[in-house]
Amino acid sequence: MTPEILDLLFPNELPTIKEIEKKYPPRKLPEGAVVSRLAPSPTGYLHIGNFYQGFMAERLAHQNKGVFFLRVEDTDQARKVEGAVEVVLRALGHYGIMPDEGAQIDGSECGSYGPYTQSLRKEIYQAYAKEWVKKGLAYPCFCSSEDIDLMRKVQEKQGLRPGYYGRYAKCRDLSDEQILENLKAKKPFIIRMRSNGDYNNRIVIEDLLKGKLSMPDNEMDIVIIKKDGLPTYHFAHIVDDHLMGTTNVVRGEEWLSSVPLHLQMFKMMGWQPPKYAHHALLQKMDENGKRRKISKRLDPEANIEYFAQNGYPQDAVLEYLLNLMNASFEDWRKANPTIPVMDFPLNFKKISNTAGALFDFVKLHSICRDVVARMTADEVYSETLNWAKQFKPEFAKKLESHSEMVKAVLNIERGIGPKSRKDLSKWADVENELSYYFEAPVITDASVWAPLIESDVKKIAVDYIKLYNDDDDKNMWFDKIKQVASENGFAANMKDYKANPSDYKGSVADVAKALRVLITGRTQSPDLYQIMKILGQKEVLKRLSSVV
RNA sequence: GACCCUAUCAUCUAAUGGUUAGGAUAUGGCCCUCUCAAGGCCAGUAUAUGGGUUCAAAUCCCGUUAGGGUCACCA
Repeated sequence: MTPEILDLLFPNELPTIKEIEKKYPPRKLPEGAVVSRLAPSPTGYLHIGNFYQGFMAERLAHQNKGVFFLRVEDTDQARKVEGAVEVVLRALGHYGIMPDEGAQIDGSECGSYGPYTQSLRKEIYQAYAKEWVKKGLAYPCFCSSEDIDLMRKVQEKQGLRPGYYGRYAKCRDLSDEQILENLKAKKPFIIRMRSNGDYNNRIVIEDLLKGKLSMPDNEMDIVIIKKDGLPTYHFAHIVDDHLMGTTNVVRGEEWLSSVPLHLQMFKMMGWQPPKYAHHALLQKMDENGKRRKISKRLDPEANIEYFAQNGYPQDAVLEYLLNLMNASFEDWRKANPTIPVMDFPLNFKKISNTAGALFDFVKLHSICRDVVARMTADEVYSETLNWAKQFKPEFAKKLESHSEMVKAVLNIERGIGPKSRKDLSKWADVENELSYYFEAPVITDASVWAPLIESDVKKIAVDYIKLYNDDDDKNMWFDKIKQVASENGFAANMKDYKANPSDYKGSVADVAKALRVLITGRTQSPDLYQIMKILGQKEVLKRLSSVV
């Protein structure tokens, strides 16, 4: 390749390889330290699968004295969205996942292996690409996409592997004269790697999660530099992860079949490849009972923001994902109910290597309830307020103006240990839970107190109003309900009622139900005694009188 | 079509050649002197399929089937 061609291919001033390598010295980290990363495309959206992957990578790095960094893979200019980096960082920050290096919310960067945004590294990729062209490891390709489509069709018709390789790589062996001619004619070009792989050779891969695999070697002359001068994922991956000192690449299984290509490229560069860990993809059951990838278009929960918007406790989301990574998480949590979730020692040797878990809201909600049950009323209050301020401002105002009452409500049957109430999964549930405290219920359907009839309810209310006293303790409170029950022909005792149901109109449970409906508008509620205490004598009597 | 990954209760999974195949979620039942939630107790439900190897297979090997992934100037 003549210098003239190289200059036409890469007209811009580029740093030398030596200069570049000098700027990226090997990291000084303790023995065994892991450097890993999250490398999202800035599309304005963080997919839950990406988040899952990033979380796994972060755990791997931070549990191994290492570094976790964020790299913005914005080489697809068409998909790039303004403000997308902030979206990613906020999503991570919401869960306390903090990259040690990389782009920051304010647009700056931290870390000394940057820039961490690929579009700002154009010269670096080009310098390496130029070096490859110089050495004959890459070449310019002038084929149009139409040429390539046509070629693929021909290949498919003949039952051949489609792709740009071997004798189908038309531009692979252009002479210098032909290249020069094309360049002088201003024909658009891209740079392709000259693969030295043979499809008939098997190469063995040692994946951290999948174990030992064997695949055919890569023979495709894949594109390394696109028409716009930016690199493709593959090329950027090897250049960046080499320079940035990545020791472990954690990524989804969809990359598994590119590993032979990546290893080949590392070899052509003369670089040590990182260790790879390919995890199974999160899946979802569709309407037809079939598994599929969680889809951005079809599933709102594909966006990690969904969980913040809907008020899922951060820890619950993390716990759910950790549970998918290590099934032993549940045992650990059981044994350590009060330890922060980030203290869970994720075991990489035990990361489940299955077909890919179905994202299960039922299970997530169960974890949510446990997480919320472990919190104090104050914590639930402030988390709920926090959420409401962002997503339900009206509700937030109510929470603030009734903070003492709300905390008291949240404290009903909340205790340390496993006996805590578990009816809240997420902050969004709190509003419904609190509804009857803010306003007296309006009972429109008299059938709610069946088997009682309205006259019974009136009588019960009248009798009970005479007895109710805010200062009663719980036993006294219940004794009074029993008293009203007896006086009105209801069994004061469940056992009596069960023994001779025909002797009574009903039981003390029915009496309590009448009171419960009058006070809360519902047939089910937390401990009625505590609810009445919180509402206070005046409000209780007012609500009871509404039926009289 | 080629290549690759995966296959245990409904779901997430444990059991790395010897277990009555374990747990969690979900479901059903019972108990808990007011409902619900929680909790306790109990129950049912699984090694895709066909061949091997072995004294012994969920586990190792091969085939079949099924699901997933990849085969872009997207990542």
